[in-house]
Amino acid sequence: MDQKRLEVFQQFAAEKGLKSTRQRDSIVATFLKSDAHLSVEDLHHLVQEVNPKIGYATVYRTLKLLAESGLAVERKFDDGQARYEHLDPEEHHDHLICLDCGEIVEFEDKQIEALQEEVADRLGFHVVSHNLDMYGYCSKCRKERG
Amino acid sequence: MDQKRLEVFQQFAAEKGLKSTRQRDSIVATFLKSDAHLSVEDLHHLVQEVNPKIGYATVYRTLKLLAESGLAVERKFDDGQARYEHLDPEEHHDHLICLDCGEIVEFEDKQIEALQEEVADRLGFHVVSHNLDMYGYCSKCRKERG
DNA sequence: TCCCTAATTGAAATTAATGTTCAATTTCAT
DNA sequence: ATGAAATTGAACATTAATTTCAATTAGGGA
Ligand SMILES: [Mn+2]
Ligand SMILES: [Mn+2]
Ligand SMILES: [Zn+2]
Ligand SMILES: [Zn+2]
Repeated sequence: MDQKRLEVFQQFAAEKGLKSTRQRDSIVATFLKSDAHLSVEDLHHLVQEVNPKIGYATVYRTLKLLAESGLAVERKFDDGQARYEHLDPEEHHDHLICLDCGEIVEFEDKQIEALQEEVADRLGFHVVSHNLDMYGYCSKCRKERG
Repeated sequence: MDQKRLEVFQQFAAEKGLKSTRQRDSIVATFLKSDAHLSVEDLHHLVQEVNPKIGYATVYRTLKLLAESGLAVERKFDDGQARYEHLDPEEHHDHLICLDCGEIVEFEDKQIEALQEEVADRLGFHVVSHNLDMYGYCSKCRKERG
């Protein structure tokens, strides 16, 4: 539920001495309603449907705050643009990206994760984070084209 | 051996109607001698030790050619900067990156690769490429610090 | 060898995304 | 209501990638 996440943000904002503004509240609400991988520009567009006056910089800053609060995480796929999605500290997932339609499919594979740890151990690394991004063609695009 | 790779580049250059210049030859030779993950800037610095007149743009363009020829591949880790390394079409490897000293360790795990394919199949994807980047602390840095 | 054309070079300009500044405005505790 | 502190957004700055373009160079043919 969004409500829970909204409270997390409000708690975070209170601790940080942030004030409540229509702009930021609107940006946060829009982000929390989405379940996509949004670029700053994407979110800016969504938010402007509600309030066309909201500036890009405010969206940018709010996404940083959302990331800082633990509610959002920044992802970078091969197009180089930063994208933000909801972060669930309990869960982890990686991504499959369609090179044709851009669809992003999430997956989690405990066995892969375990093997990653093994490899890292063997090489003396203590792993903090990882990205496993796979690029290819989704079933829909494969049917429609070649 | 470099010689083989140099011939591959010369073959590629001939087919493309590229002329031979000291600058490009020097850049190619320097890249082929290296076994690192070089940013454009890194290679520019290396090359300038030989010929300080060589411009950034030429290094940039030559790396694109090396990639096009199949001798180099561009990598992007979390710092966002493009890095180039030798590409061996027979081999594939992924990376462990030390967050402290920046060391990059390569690994290959057939089992992980197989599981990746399984996951993608299950989700209807035909995978073309992937990146598995792990970030953490190498053994040396863990001993030296915490 | 000389010529000519196409390729090359490198400084400077452009792009595209991220990040920062600052004057004007808004919030909110008092 | 007051005023200090936070916020906003347009404009500016930065960064790495990429392109432009005038001057130079390479190399095939006369
Ligand atoms: Mn995701
Ligand atoms: Mn590598
Ligand atoms: Zn698709
Ligand atoms: Zn290290």
